[in-house]
Amino acid sequence: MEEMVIAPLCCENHIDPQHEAKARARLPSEAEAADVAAVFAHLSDSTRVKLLSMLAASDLCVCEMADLLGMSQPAVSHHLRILRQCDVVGFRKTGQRAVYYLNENEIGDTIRRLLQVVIQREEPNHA
Amino acid sequence: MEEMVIAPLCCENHIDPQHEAKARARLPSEAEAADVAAVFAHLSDSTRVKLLSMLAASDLCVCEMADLLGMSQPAVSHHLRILRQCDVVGFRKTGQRAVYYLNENEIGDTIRRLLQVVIQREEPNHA
DNA sequence: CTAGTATATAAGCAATCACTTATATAAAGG
DNA sequence: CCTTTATATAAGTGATTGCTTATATACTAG
Repeated sequence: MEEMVIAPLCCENHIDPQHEAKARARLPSEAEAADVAAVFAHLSDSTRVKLLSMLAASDLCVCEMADLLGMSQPAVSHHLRILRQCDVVGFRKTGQRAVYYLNENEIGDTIRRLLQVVIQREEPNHA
Repeated sequence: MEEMVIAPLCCENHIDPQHEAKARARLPSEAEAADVAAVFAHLSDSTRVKLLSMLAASDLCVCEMADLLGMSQPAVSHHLRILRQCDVVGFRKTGQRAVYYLNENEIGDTIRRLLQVVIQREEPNHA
């Protein structure tokens, strides 16, 4: 008897059509939003924030990172594998070691810029 | 009994002590890293990227967002509650509606800057 | 009042995640 | 060869997450 109305009724009478037009113009597609979200996801974990902050300053081998973070080696390798698969970091083998670095590509540069936005500069009064 | 040695041996003979010093200087504390990670977590989901991108352009009521995103109202409310609890967004009641906005505070400004970084990096690929 | 609309909350579920322990691979040295 | 070291991978686990359906609350109109 009654028909199913999908569209919410409130949107038939907008508060301000101009506002909705502006919002729609800024609405990313699912693919674009997913790409953006993936970049932020790399920095959405405190361990990866530490890893990428350090790698932004210097290349490091796995055991150095595990030592500096006080974490197990497999845990660090776990995160590095994720970042490797997304082309955020790369590594070179020197002897038994794997020296990781933040890639010099678009996503690496984006990570650097994002960290600059949120990382607070530390005061120089620390000796 | 022999004692357990936690520190990896490889770190007793660093590749380059200067590199490790630079990395240690950039290593955030757990609290700092967790705070930074929390900010990025807000943008680590495609739905929230869309929501915050639109809210950065215009205030919107819940049903407008649900309509523009093609999502259920509870799903949108779910994300808005998370963002509200972290002081990223706020809302005002006008009649039956709840009009949400991106807060004019430090975290809101940070979100705006972060979105600018990734939006301008996304453009050239889809030319 | 009652009915309808807009939003919030609750409970539950499937998927993902970060980390663990255990093991595998690979390089270097005896 | 065998052992040690550095790293990678596998399997399992507890916690979290994004969304669903169902329900509760609050406002408005008649």
